[in-house]
Amino acid sequence: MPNPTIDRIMDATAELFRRQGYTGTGLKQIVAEASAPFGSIYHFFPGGKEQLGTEVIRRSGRLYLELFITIAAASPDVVSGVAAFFTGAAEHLRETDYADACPIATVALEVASTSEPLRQATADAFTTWIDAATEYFVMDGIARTTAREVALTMLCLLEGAFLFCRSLKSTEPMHVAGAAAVASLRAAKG
Amino acid sequence: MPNPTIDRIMDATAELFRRQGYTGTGLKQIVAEASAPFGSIYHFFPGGKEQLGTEVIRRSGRLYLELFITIAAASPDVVSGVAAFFTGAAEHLRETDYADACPIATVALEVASTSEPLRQATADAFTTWIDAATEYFVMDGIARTTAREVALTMLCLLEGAFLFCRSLKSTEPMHVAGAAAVASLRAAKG
DNA sequence: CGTGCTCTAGATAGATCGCTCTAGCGGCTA
DNA sequence: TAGCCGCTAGAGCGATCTATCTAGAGCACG
Repeated sequence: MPNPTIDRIMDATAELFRRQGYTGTGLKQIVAEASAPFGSIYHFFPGGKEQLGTEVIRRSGRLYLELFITIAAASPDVVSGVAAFFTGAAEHLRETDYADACPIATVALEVASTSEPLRQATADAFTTWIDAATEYFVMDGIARTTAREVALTMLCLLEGAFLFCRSLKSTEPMHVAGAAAVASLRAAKG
Repeated sequence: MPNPTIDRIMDATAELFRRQGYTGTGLKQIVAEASAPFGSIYHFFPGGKEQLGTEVIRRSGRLYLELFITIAAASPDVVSGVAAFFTGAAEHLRETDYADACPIATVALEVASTSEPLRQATADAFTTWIDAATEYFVMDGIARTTAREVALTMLCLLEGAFLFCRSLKSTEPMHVAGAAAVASLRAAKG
């Protein structure tokens, strides 16, 4: 049975990281949000904020990958799977008043030049996404080199759209990016 | 004649924001980097860090737009202009060890849900980029609606590529994104 | 020279930061 | 029951944060 406190801490941290980033989130705020005692953070994460950060990033990366797999599995074909992922992202943005976008992009930009362990955690998470998407397209019959390019293109479009949607408080960039991702995929399928 | 101190402060702030974000940058660090007295910040920006932040964001947005215009003007046609912008971004990333990417993306993600004045400043900057790119494509004979979609697609690709390049410490995403942007533009030109 | 204004210069306040520390609760086994 | 241990609980430390405050240098103008 998983420890409930450690899960509440990681859930709260992931949500706060996604909304306000790494440096903008204090440990006091995390324990308040998680209704957990302050000491528990250093009991479960003796490495402090940096260890908590890396583990939360890796977990968020896994969970978001699972979301992608779930949507892909529920879609009849690859094109509609990609389209569904973008429209789902747009809906989720609007429902949360443009707060819930990529779970690790904000942290990734913050820490890329300031903390090597945290940067590595974000790079590992992104790599699993790129590899999974590449495999998804390869299984559809696309050559591996092309599949990787389509995967990178799709993910760049997704992350860029997240940025513009949050800043502009509009879902237009996500819808345009989704259409571009579908177009890129269709072109790759010849 | 422009005040040299205020310029040094804004230059240092812009550079630190781009590398470590808004909350990760302290006012003490800014004045140290700018070789300016601490009091000068509150003399020139009585609104404190938030006012300094909004003005730096708006200025960075202007400067980056000028960079785009410069590259576009130096290119023989629209397609090569777009391609040159992406390859230039990739080179600059590699030269700065993946530190210098988008000057406002990091801040934009951090503040989107925490400070309305700062979010508005990032939104205004992004909007000028989208409008300028749209106009650039319209002048090449693309219908306005399509031109806006291509502009948004290109900028989403650029921002997403910045994120992945910085996290992965690789220029591959930028090169792939550049190729995708060119493909999107070519498709729009029929 | 004296006055006033802009800007420099930095000490300092008050709050918050990450982190360490001790104390104690509750459930386990001996 | 006694002893141990995982975990809760939060006070408090030194450092750092933003912001305010006073003091003075430098210059323009009468």
